[in-house]
Amino acid sequence: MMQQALFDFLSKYIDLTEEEKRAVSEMSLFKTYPKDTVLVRAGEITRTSFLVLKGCIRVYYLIEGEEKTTAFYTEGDPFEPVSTSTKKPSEYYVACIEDCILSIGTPDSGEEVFEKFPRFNSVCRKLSEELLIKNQVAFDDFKNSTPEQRYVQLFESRPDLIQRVPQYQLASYLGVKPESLSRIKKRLIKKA
Amino acid sequence: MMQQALFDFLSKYIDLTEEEKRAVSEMSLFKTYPKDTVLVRAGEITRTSFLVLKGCIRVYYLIEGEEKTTAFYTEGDPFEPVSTSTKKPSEYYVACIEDCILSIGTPDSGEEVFEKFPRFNSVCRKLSEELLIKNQVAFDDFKNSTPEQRYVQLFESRPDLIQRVPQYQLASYLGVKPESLSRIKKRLIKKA
DNA sequence: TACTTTTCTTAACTTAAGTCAATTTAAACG
DNA sequence: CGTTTAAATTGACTTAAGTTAAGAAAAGTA
Repeated sequence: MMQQALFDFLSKYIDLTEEEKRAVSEMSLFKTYPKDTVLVRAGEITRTSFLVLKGCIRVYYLIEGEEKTTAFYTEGDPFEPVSTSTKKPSEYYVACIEDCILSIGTPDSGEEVFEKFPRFNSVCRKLSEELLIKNQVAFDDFKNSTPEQRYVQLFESRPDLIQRVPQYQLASYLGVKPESLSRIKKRLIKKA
Repeated sequence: MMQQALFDFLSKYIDLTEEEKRAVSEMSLFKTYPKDTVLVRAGEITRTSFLVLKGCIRVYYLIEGEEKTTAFYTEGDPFEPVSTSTKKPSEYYVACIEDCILSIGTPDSGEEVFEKFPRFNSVCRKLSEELLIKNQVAFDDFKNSTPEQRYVQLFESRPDLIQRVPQYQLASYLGVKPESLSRIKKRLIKKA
């Protein structure tokens, strides 16, 4: 069933032949991690990419002793750490904030597939383009709105996150301190 | 010489054969635009991508009568409006803030190239991946810093922008109002 | 050059976020 | 189930950004 989740993901970008499915199956690797597992440490060079099948992972920086969370990835989200692409030490940490099931990819297995199945180049091209657009739009939205607006938008677009993520992590994700997020929530309750 | 600039750009991702160069030459299109030309209007569906050879273009939203600038592209920067990818009406405007020379691409010419030269798939894959990483890092940096820090960082990383871009456009790019940017500059001068 | 328009700066005031510290609430664990 | 630890809230105060309006500086134009 984990295989199926991986195929479902890929089917958004390509219709796999049976042969291709077999190849993907052979080299696909699934792992489960308990909550609070650190997948990537700052300073390390990573060689893996992730597809979240179950659970939630987050990206955070450690700046002057403070955690600054910048991203969350949940079911269906692919995530390649910057370090995996650049082959340079990671600037950030990546950790499971819940028990997770992840599909793991390595650059090696990637190259292998590209050679055997050149079609996969266009899959990754489309995927990258799509992720780039999402990120650009998210960045623009962030700049164009206040912390309060960001919270409301998050509430509308990813309500699950607000439930499953500790607020002090949400706070930096929204660009404020935990105390401020607390006040923002209070303000909103009073308005409603 | 504009051809050369385009080849220089492509050479970062692939070594072109003579045949490929000829094909690129044939379908490449260069245009010059005077300052203040609006390239994309909100609401329009775009069918073009740009490579800035000379000048500077900016992306801005019109929100409650106010311009919110979110991006600048200068010499050597490729830029594909979200609308060109999604085929949906653009949320933002794109305009030349200086006289510009641009290399113009259309999705049609893109598809054509991909068919004739499948190698170009991997070029675009690498390009998208690189742009995605840049954007992610920029977004993270933005969240992790104050407006003042952002200004200092911009001063260090793209000092030309501060010269060539009107400050009221820089302000929203940095996530503040023009008056605040003015104060930030004054604070920094006093510190130094 | 003189005039117009746009951009930038300054000031006074308001609002909201940052900071520090204390307290309450909730979660984790033996 | 009580105890310990972590997370969230609240209050008092500081700092910086938003707002509004006026004036100075710069850029563009006749």
